Amino acid sequence: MPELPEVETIVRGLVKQVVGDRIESVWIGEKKNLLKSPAREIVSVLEHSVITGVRREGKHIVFELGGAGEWIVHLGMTGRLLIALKRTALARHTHLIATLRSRRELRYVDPRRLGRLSVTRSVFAAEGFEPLEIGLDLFHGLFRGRRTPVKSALLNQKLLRGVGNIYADEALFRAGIRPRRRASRITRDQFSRLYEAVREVLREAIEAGGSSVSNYVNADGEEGFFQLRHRVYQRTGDPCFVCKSPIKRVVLVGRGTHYCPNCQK
DNA sequence: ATACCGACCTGTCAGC
DNA sequence: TGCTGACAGGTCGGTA
Repeated sequence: MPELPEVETIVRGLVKQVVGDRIESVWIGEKKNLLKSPAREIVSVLEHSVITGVRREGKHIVFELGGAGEWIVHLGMTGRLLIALKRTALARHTHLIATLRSRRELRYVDPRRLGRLSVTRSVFAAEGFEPLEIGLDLFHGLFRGRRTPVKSALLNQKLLRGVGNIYADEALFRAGIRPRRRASRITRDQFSRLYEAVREVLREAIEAGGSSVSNYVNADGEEGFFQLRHRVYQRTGDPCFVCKSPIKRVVLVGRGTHYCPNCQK
């Protein structure tokens, strides 16, 4: 599900809701494929610790737990973090419940179980660079010379972190570059347009609260509305907003990929 | 180094 | 109504 703007929106909500609260107890469900750390380790790091901060690293949500360590949540495609009153009925596919001192619960729900939960006793750091913090030269240096299709490079979290399928397609449209174009064949000028496009699309999406494509909601249960501003993503066959050509869909790196065959070269 | 594919999972929707 | 197949915001590991 969520890419950088959705995760950023969720984190902002969590900061308001849970920072300063304390985790009293933790319940973990039967399905263990979500867990990247052993269940008992997750429980031991989380229980009795105070949430001193929540931050985003790429698509990871990081709960800072004072001296105890950090709890790292990756939402995969369908993961959600919900804040609920104790009495509220459990959603199907609830895999973890952290009971807070405020008598609320922080619940992890994930139907497809492609998300990942882990803890560290130190400080978590994701690979790759934050697109909103990186400069043009470094951005250019990351991609220049790679023979891979530019969209694959954008999706590679070891280079840039936080860009996923929606924002890769949207940024490439804005930059006028075909997704399959090899990074090594993109000019410096085009890179600079792509750099601006990535940042612009991410900033606009954050401002819109993310894209709610199927069931994404933020920490307060509200939908984002950036999906209304998608120019190519899931608009297969619809007219391009610029030139009216039908938007094409192909499969690239196993992902549905949308572009305007006329505007993108 | 890179690319392609399947695996990991469930849910939804279109088409027959 | 019910079945099947395609597809979905992500990532990893194997193989060529």
